[in-house]
Amino acid sequence: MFSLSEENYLKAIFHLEKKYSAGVSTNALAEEMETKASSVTDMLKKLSDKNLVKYRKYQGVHLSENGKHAAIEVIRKHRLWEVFLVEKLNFSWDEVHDIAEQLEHIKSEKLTDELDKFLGHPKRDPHGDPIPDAAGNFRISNKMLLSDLSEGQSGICVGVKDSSTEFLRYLDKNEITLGKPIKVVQREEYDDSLLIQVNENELRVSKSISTNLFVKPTES
Amino acid sequence: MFSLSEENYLKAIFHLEKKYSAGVSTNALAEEMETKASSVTDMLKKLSDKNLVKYRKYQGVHLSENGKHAAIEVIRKHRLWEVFLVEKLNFSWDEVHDIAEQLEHIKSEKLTDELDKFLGHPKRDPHGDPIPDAAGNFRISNKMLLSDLSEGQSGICVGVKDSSTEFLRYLDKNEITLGKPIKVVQREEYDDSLLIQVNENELRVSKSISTNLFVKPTES
DNA sequence: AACTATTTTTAGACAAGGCTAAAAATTGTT
DNA sequence: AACAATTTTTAGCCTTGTCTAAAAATAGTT
Repeated sequence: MFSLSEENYLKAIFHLEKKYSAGVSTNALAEEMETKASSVTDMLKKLSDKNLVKYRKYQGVHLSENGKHAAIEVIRKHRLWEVFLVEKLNFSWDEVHDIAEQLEHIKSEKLTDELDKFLGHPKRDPHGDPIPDAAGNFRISNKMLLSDLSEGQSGICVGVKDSSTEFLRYLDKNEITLGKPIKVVQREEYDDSLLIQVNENELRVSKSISTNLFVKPTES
Repeated sequence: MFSLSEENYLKAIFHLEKKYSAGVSTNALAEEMETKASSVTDMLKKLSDKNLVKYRKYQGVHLSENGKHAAIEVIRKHRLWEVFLVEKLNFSWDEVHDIAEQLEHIKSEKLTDELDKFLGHPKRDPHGDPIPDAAGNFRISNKMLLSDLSEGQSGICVGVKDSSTEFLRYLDKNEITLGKPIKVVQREEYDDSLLIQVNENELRVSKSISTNLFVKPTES
């Protein structure tokens, strides 16, 4: 069994490996964990001793198979609890992160599996992120960023990259909801803003919005 | 906010104060917490500094009002989660304790209140223990031990004193369920065993059973 | 290739929570 | 009241996870 801190490091490395496939640097991990580089080095040695990461001094870190498994298990629990909070306890999608951050460390395989069953084996959390199954398999999806759609192209909102309260509230305010169709009406090259159509309304969104919303392009 | 360890100490003191109303001794607390007396002394100093307990060296400890409040909040969460596990996730009453022991430390007032609402404001947990309301008030009940019933007297099973897996499984095996009527047919003075009637069957139970099952005597 | 800037690691310290062994206080017994 | 037994506290040390400051390694630039 892993400590709370170990689990958080594994999770952070898992997320950062998507961006830094060549290896996660000590500094990047320190920033993600909101701690100091020296603390990270200490922890990496411990994780390495437990064969949860592949770590060579100065060379960055990768998860081992064991570490990856452990990280996915934590992510699975996090996302299932988020679904629970939104679907069953009337939380809104911008309130659930911190609580799920606590609940993800509860240790009981049966609890996780029963929760999954109770929720009807959901495939995605409230932010559109995929929930791995009990074996740790993620469903892959052909999502792309709204900013990658070309003029005239349409898609369905399927997830957010930034799940901060601020961004989620912005989406709520503008009635942009996962599952809804969205269309790029016009692209302004000067500032990379987009004129989009949602709910029969047109709305101009800046680059910082369009690069944080995932869409599944509509077949055409 | 209190640490996991602090919350566990407060909870333990709360439970022990029922038995040791003159003050909870260091040794009693050490046994309850499965730790050493010296560790208890250390923690009592910390809790005392935070005004959570009233502690004078060598004189035992009492909860302060703040400490009592904190303890009740943890107990409320523990019991609500137990209801959730049994009612919603198909756990049996002998499996829930360890998981609730983890869940009781999750910090979110809204979570507790929404969970309470979701469960329909339950008054008792699966072992018959009362669940304090959001203000910390317990419902008092006139329960007594099965062993305190006299020959011929009847009652309703309302709770267990020992909630170990072993005892709960014994009750399950003999189909003794909370809410069911129970009657003392005969009392054997020699070993304090009782012949009881439940579900139309007669069953002999030893003293260690009858002193761990709470009943509400039937008006007569 | 050498020098600088940046990143990473090491060394030493600290707080929380726990332990052992020894000292001090309390309780019990004659 | 005095000695013995028990309980409680103190003192010092350990582990986990963190920190700061300094040293070492790597990367970047001329």
